[in-house]
Amino acid sequence: MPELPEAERARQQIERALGREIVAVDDTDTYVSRPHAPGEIAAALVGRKLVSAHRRGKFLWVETDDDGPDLGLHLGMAGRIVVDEPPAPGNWDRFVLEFADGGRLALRDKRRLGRAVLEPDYSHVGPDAAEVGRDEFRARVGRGGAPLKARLLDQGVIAGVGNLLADEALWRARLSPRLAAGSLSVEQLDALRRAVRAATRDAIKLGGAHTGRLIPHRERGGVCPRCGGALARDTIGGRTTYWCPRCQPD
DNA sequence: AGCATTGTTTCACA
DNA sequence: TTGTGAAACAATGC
Repeated sequence: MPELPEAERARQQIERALGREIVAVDDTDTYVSRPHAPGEIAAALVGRKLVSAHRRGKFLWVETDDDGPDLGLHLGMAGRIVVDEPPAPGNWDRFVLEFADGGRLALRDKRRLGRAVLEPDYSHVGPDAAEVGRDEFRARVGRGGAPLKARLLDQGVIAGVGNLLADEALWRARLSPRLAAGSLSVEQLDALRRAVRAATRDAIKLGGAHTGRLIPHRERGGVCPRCGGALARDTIGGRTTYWCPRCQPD
């Protein structure tokens, strides 16, 4: 599920858990909590409270009281944050905080590509895709020989755009995912920035990256919801990509 | 059975 | 050294 809109929803869920005393931590999934040993995160957090929840792109972090460590969270490919819900079957709650009031916060993740880590290093993460300014977008996205789609997916360039949001934004901006990022005009880059921001805002409002206009048509045999032409499908930037060759010519 | 998956990191190679 | 692309990671669903 998770792209920027889902991560923002997760951040809002974390805010419901602020100010409560942590009485227990389940950090026994050594893959999700790598490189920490079991009990390490627990020892650092028990007795503390979460005080604020932050996000850049898909990367989340939570500040703790006094001089406590930050807790970094990432939803991976299939994770979400649930607060005050009973435990999921099948050990899908890969990382859990239990609070003094009986409530709990869990990283619920059918796969195990989510992440919980102390003092996360997000220094390599670019500016948030929903906040990035015009000049910064031009400078960061509009360079390099990689395909535009790959550039958008690079979280170090701008953060938060995933596979679905990238296809949606490129379709809205009428730009081919195959164009070399460095070959775009400033007008094209500005149009792309508007499309990224609008697609992101709409997705947050409507409930997720899967709510985009193009998304229901991202399947074999799908047609462009704008012109009705057959969509193209290929692997670009390592991900399956759908686009309209007529609306988004190379 | 085989393949794809809304993500990130690491590694090989130019 | 820098940039790019493929593979690995884990588990599930079609």
